Amino acid sequence: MTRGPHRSESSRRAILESAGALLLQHGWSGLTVEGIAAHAGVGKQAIYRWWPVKSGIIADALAEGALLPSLHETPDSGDVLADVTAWLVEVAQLLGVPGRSDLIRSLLGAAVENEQVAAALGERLGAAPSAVAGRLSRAIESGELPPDVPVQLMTEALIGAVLLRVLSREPFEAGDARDLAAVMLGQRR
Amino acid sequence: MTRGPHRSESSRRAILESAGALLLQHGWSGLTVEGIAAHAGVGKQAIYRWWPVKSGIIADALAEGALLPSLHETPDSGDVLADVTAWLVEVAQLLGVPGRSDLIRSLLGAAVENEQVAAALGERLGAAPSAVAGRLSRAIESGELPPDVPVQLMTEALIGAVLLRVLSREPFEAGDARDLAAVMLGQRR
DNA sequence: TATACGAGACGATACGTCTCGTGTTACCGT
DNA sequence: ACGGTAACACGAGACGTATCGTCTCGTATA
Repeated sequence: MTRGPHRSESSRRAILESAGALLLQHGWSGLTVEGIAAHAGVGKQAIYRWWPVKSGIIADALAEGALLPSLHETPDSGDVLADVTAWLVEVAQLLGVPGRSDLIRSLLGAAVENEQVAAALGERLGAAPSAVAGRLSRAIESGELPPDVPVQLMTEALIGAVLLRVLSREPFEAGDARDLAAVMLGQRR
Repeated sequence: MTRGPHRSESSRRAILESAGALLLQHGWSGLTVEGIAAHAGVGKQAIYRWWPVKSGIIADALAEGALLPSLHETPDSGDVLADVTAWLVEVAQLLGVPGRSDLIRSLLGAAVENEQVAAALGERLGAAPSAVAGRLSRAIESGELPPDVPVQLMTEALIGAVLLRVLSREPFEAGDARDLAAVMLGQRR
């Protein structure tokens, strides 16, 4: 162990939370290190010491759940179509909250610059084993889906469709969720 | 018409082309108005006069085809699966060119800030009537696909899957193209 | 004569590095 | 066991650089 004081946990949390709040307020292009430092009551060096790249702050905040609420576990009722539909409807509700769409768009901006943000965002939106990706894998194991269904591509298509809506500033509603699930899985039961 | 000189077409083109070259070189976050002006041999005011927002330059460059080559018209062989597969394979080849992936990622960064960039990007990648979206519509008209297939969502899922790969810095190969087309249309003929 | 042009000066803002003085904490000698 | 001390993170902010967006020139063109 090295001598001297160690990383301050309270500063770390204040930085992550301030970054989240300011990202929501000003968007990715309006997010400044000086702004985060001031809002968190922290010296700039305390940020640059631990995050050489600004987008790394967002990656950490995202990974710790300080930006987006967790989706529920994707249910496993034995009916993939119903389960994926339920999951997509929950995503649609998530996007229905005012400002959420803008936040996710800002996260996309950060993801463009930082691969880890992209990974954390994908994880949180559906690539996690507890989300769609996992549900689809289980459907193959149980024989509900044929084994040659490319789970990763299917997951990417689902999340990608949603993100494209976010990017184009059009709503993604519950009806879209049902249509999308049906078109991806409907003929396959 | 007002008196005096009018907008210089040569400056306009030099600005759009410089913006494209510098976007490719330095990415969206590294693109500066001063850099564009210097590269184009143009005063800054000539840029700010016509593009109050930087991302607007990218939107125009994209719409004029100065950034991405046009895809071929999606063929209409009477076999939707084959045609969509061919189109996706061409997209995969487009992404195979070195630096193309980075360019598209930069465009995504601009799209986050500017709705018109998002629209132009979607248009150029598949939402145009001459691309997949159009081919799917025609498949419904000809009875090749049932009329309740949501063309827009399907197009978004296809493009979205590709863009998610770009975002996560993973390759999108011809094999993925075939799998994706099959999973979206395979059981539906 | 009205207006766009290239050039660049200007103050403002954010960058990333650095240097303070202060406080905290593991280690080491007694 | 315990106190000293050396190493290091902390908040604050000064610093030079880069880019922003506005503005003001003098020139050129319709």
